[in-house]
Amino acid sequence: MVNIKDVAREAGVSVATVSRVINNDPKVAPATKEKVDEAVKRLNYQPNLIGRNLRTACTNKILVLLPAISNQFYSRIIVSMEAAAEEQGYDLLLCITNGNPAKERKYLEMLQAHLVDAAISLSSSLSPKDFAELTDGYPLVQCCEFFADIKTPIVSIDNEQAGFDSAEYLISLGHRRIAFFGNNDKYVSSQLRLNGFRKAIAYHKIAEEQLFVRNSEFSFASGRETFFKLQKELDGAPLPTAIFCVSDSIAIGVMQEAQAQGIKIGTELSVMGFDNTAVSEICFPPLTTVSQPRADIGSTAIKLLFKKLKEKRSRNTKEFLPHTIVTRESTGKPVNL
Amino acid sequence: MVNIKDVAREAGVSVATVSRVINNDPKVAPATKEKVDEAVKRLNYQPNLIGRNLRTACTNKILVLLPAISNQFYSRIIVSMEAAAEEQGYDLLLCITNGNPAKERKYLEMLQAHLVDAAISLSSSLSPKDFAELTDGYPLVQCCEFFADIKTPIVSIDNEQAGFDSAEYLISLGHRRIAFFGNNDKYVSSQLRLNGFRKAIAYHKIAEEQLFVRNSEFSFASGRETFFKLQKELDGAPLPTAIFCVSDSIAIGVMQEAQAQGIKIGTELSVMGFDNTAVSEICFPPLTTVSQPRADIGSTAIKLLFKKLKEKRSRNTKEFLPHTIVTRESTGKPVNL
DNA sequence: TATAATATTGTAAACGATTACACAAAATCT
DNA sequence: AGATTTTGTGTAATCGTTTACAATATTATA
Repeated sequence: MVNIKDVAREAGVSVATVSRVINNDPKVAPATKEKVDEAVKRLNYQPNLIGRNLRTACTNKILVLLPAISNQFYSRIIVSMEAAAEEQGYDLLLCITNGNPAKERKYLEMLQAHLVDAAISLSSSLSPKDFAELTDGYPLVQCCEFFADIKTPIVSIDNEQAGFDSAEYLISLGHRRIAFFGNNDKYVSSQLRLNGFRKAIAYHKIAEEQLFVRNSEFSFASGRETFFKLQKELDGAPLPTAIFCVSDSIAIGVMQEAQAQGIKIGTELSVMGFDNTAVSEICFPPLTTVSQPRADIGSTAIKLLFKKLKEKRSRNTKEFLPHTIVTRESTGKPVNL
Repeated sequence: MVNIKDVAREAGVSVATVSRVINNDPKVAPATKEKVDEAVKRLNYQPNLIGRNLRTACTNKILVLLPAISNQFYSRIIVSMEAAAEEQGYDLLLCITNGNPAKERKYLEMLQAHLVDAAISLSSSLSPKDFAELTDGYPLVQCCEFFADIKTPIVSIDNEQAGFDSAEYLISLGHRRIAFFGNNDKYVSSQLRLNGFRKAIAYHKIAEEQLFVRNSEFSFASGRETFFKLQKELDGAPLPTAIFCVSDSIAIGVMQEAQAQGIKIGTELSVMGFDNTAVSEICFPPLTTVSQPRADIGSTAIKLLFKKLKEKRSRNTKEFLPHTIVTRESTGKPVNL
């Protein structure tokens, strides 16, 4: 592979001069610059970034840790991060952790290993303690899912409020027997939404036994299954009249299974999702869901990251952006009221 | 930041010894190893990979170029690549090109800059010439979308055959007036499928005027729009009885728009997609689609990449894996036959 | 006990860039 | 013309590792 020395030899100058030309140092004579440029072209030279990074200790790359690539919710966020990073001359490297702590640890070590300048975590599968240890001192922002008591900037929505609002909405429609399908083990957001949900339930003096909290993975299949199992468990007792799901995929699975049994969605059973992903519009019936400002979340994450990168000692801002409930046909008044 | 010298000082040994311990060199006395291990722990030392990479000229990282993260089709492929790479101790770095040639170029330069050892391209937005120049001499495999006449290994399906088979299937149902919604400018696969499609049409002696080829982006919205525009253009003339779409998203958009107009899918209009993505199962009606062996595609891509990595001069294998048509309710016999 | 073989460890040269510093040549000023 | 500044270029140190090779300590052998 051709390196800076080869170019120097070819151009008949020193490596320092070649380096200056490459980096557009103004104080190099036009004639010299030309000689070097020609040599670069002749040899088809590309600077070795490893060498450069070692010296400059700066890579212009941001690591983005993603739990899964199949989760539609993240794609818009990534796009907006990409654009915001681009403006500052930074590139994004996405790494998929698949909820595998060992893998996540390995990728996070890229920070310590100086392979990237900074990182964004969209969701961690590590323990808060491990995560804190691994990232301590490095520019990192937590985005969407986060550990609250770790000293990093955070961008997300107010999940507790979103849970509260969702319950309020269903209650306002007349529902008094409601299910909550979440995933509290893996996602803090789910736990927070449940907290808010419970607050609204309590506020409206609905008995706790009227709330059915169940666990579900984020997939159509798991949504179907969770609904099916709930039916089994109830064993003839009346189903809830509304089901709130912490992701659109779960909600769609629920609708699928219910419809397969001839249950009418939006009347006999109201179903509500979360994230306002593309499918929520095109499924049947269109899904009522909670929308997060994904573009804003992405650009804000990058903004906070650069702030941290510039001034290491800066305050760890926490931004909670506004959510909205998008009402569609999958929810309505309960029929048997 | 603590480096190998600090550890050496702390442990009272030379940097060479520290390096040996880190890399599990067997010929280091147990007592020394212990001293070093302790120093490493005490100082919380992590080797700087930039330094290491510079020396070893090897990163154990594979670059994966992705046109977009929102495309569901790719996620399973990535997962299987990830697993196959992991087995060999390699990590994947995903880079999103967004169909932006400048961005793609920048990411490909990571190869030349030795920031990664190898790369996989899932779809390029560069010209074949630029792509060839940029990647010449580097271990790279093209996966799914590819330039046929560039010297790299290739993994994909036989798109022409898939197009042929799809047309055959629709014709066998009785359709004689058919639309093809593709994206021939951006995707070679679309062009190939169209070629196969045309062959089948010709083979069955169906007049060319009975085939309606239209361009569409890969999104629900664009599918809707393309269908709507086709209707406009036909201006009262009978619609095709079947529409083949090169992606599930287009197909679902088409169904949406048609259903909004009261057209019955599967009877009055047959719609067929491609890729067998998760939505194709859960949309209404479930979509007939062409399934690609995504897990196989991913692992094969990695397999060929490692072969290339090991023996630079190896033959550029081309593997075309088998596709299958998954028939569901969105297609049926035309009603007015 | 002297010597050879082996096991450990250290020294120093890479890897490929950047950059402080030194220095020579050219330009500017008395 | 001589002194001073400016301009352009080169020398060599440096970033953090790995790894030939040299050097030393240990053990085995005669």
